[in-house]
Order: sequence, then C-alpha cells, then structure tokens
Amino acid sequence: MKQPNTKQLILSTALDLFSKHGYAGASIRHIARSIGIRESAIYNHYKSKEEIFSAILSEFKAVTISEKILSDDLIEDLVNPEKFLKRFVIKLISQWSSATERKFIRLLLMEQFTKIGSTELSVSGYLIELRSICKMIFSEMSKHNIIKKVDPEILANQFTAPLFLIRTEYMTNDDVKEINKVYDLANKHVEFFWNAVKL
Amino acid sequence: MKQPNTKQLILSTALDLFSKHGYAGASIRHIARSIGIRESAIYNHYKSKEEIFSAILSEFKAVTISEKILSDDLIEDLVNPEKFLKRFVIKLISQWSSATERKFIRLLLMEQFTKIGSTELSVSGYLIELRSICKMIFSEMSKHNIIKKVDPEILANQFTAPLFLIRTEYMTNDDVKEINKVYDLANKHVEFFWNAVKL
DNA sequence: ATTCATAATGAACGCTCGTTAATATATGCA
DNA sequence: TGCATATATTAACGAGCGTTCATTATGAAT
Repeated sequence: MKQPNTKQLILSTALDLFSKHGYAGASIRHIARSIGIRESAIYNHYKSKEEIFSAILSEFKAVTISEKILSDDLIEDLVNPEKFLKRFVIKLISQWSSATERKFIRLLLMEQFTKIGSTELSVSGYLIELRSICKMIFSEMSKHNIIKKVDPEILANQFTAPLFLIRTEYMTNDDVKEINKVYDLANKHVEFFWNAVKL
Repeated sequence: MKQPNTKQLILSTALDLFSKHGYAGASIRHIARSIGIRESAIYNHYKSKEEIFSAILSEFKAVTISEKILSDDLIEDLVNPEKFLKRFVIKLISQWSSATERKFIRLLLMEQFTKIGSTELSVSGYLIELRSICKMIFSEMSKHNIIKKVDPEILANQFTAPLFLIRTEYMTNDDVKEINKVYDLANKHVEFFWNAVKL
C-alpha cells in the first residue's frame, strides 16, 4: 500500500464537507479535490457516495457515551451529588467540544430528515443513550433519598434538554470563542436543576 | 392576471420540498413539476431560486409569536400562574403544530449552517422572541413575589429549552399521531418547572 | 528483477442542475 | 375588436453531478 491513510482521509474530509454543505451540497469532486486526488480514486476505497456516508455513521455508533464520560473517578463523586452532576456536565461538554463531534451533530441536524439510502439519523437516537444514563443516575439518587421522588424519566428529560439546546446553539460552529459561555450556561443549568430536585 | 395564486403556490410548494429534501436537494424543476407548470414559468414570479428562499423567510419573520400566542384572555390568567403557564404552553404547541410551522422548523434545522445568499438562519434567532417573552413573564412574576428570586433569563432558558427539544424531536415529521405524547411531555415539563420555581 | 495487487490518473457516460431566450396563449381593458 | 400585458411553453446553454473504465504509476513480496 502506498498511502494507507487515504481511506480514513476520505472519511474525515467527507465529514467536514458534509457538515458544512450538507450531503447533497458536498460533491465527490469537492471531497477528492480537498484531499488532493481525483474523484475516480475515491472509488478504489468506497463504492459510492452513500457508502462514505454510512461509514461516517458507523464510526460514530461504535463509541458509546458511557465509555467516553463515565470514568471511575467520576463514579466515586456520587457521594457528593451536586459535585457529581457538575463534573458530569463538564466532561460531557468537553467531549462535545471536539471538532469531530461538533461536525457530527451538525451533520445530524442537517440530515435528520433526509433519507440517505437506508440510514436512520435522528436526534432521539443521538440522545437515547445519554438520557438512559441520566435516568439510571437519578433513579439511584432517588432510591438513596438524595433527591425528591420524581419519575426518573422526567428528571432525565429535564436535565438533558437544556444541555442539548446549549449544544445546538453554541457548539455547532467552528469558532470556540463562545466556549466560556457554554460552560457558564451549563453550570447555571446544573445549579437550577439541583435546587429543584434536592431534598 | 390569469392565476394570481401561482406566486403563492410556488412559495408553499418550495417550502414543502425544501423542508423535505433541503435547499440543495429540492430543485426548481421539482417545484415546478409539483405545481404542474414548467420550470421556466417560475422565473415570471421570482428571478432566482435564492429569491424564493428569501421570500419564504420574509413571510415567517413578518408574524411574531406575541401576536400568535399572547391573547387577552390568556393575560387575564396571570392571577393563577400555573394555569397561565399551562395554557401558554398549550397555545404555543398548537401554534407549532400547524403544517407550515412544522415545515419551517425543519427547514431551519436543515439549513441553519448553509449560507444561502446573504440569509441568516439560526436557532437562536428563532427562539429569541419566545425567550424574551418568557423572560418578561418571569420577571413580572418575580416582582410580584409569585415565584422564587432567580435571574429571569435563567428561568426563560430553563422553561424554553425542554419545549424546544420536544419540538425538535416530535413535531418535525408529518404524522400527527404523536401529538398526545407532545402535550403530555409539555404538561409534565410545566409541572416540574412550576414546582421548582413556586414560592 | 519480475510479479502482482493496490491506488492513482484522465477521459468519458448519461443525467440533472439553474437559468435564459424565443415563442405561444390567454386575459383585461381601450 | 384589437392591443398590451401577464403568464405559460419549448428548447437550449454551460456547468456540475455520480459513476465507470482503460490505463499508468507505485511499492512490497517473490
């Protein structure tokens, strides 16, 4: 193999251009020229534009939030729930801040309604794991009488929704200058939420 | 004039197709064939595809949420804040449920990152008026010692965010079968929120 | 050094795109 | 009735699209 990185280069370049111009708006030629090869060379690695799109999606489905966020030292903080929630959110946001993740959510928001082949792409699908983790956390807290007795599912929704809006509003473009505002908003959200549920 | 409705037909058809396939994905020919005319006929009414897009946006900027939602009988409910909030949300959601509004938010989510001509299209811009109305409401409630003393801007964010997520998740596709779930989620949200802020 | 799979190239295909021009038709008014 | 205007049609343009194919360059294994 001459350049074994070409296949991966196609994927990252395609994600970049798809997230900027949409699936229909970014052409195979754009992707190829952006890498520095001819469009026909791409077909040595992927058999169609659609396959590139699917490959991007597979790459993201492979890694779960749990592995990214729920580290052991974080779990230990569960004895101090407010501190735990704050650290959890900080970890989540710093995870969301990565260039690749930002591009992916952009692509998700843009193409959630467009059927591309047989691929499913939905906000619900994207949030489902985060919500179930939160539900689990609040369920435990409730069981140990740390928080009020409210349906954990409702708590998970209430905790997740403002974070998602913050993400949608401030974490989808390229400049990171607003990252302080993001942490500020997220922190205020945790404080409001904690005051609402603590016993 | 033969068919004075053609110009408006182009607009509504374009909104429909743009919201289904995106701006780049819906062609002038699609729009024309969908109306039942040839593509060149469109140029008797709009001078470019971009102008059609701008016209759609102008039509939506023209009407404000205040006029749609804040009726007099609703204002009278302010003496019973929880009832007021519940009715406010119901009115908001039934407003959001209209086919045109659903198509518009879809278009907004799809094209918020794509520069189309000089048009600005952002979630923040879409939410700014709703948020400022909520901020005003909570500011008044706080002044009259109906709710806890919390920064009205934070309250507006906390009140708005879950509603927006509900809208994004359940109110963007064509089937209305999930509308009961929407009202249920919204109602639970108001209850959680009210318990968090009431004195 | 030759072989051979891999990966690059350039040219071409059939198609759709946004847009324009020339032309035809129908309507409203003098 | 006839003329001006608005609105439609048909045809074509240059360009870009996804994709294919024959060909050439590359680099590792024999």
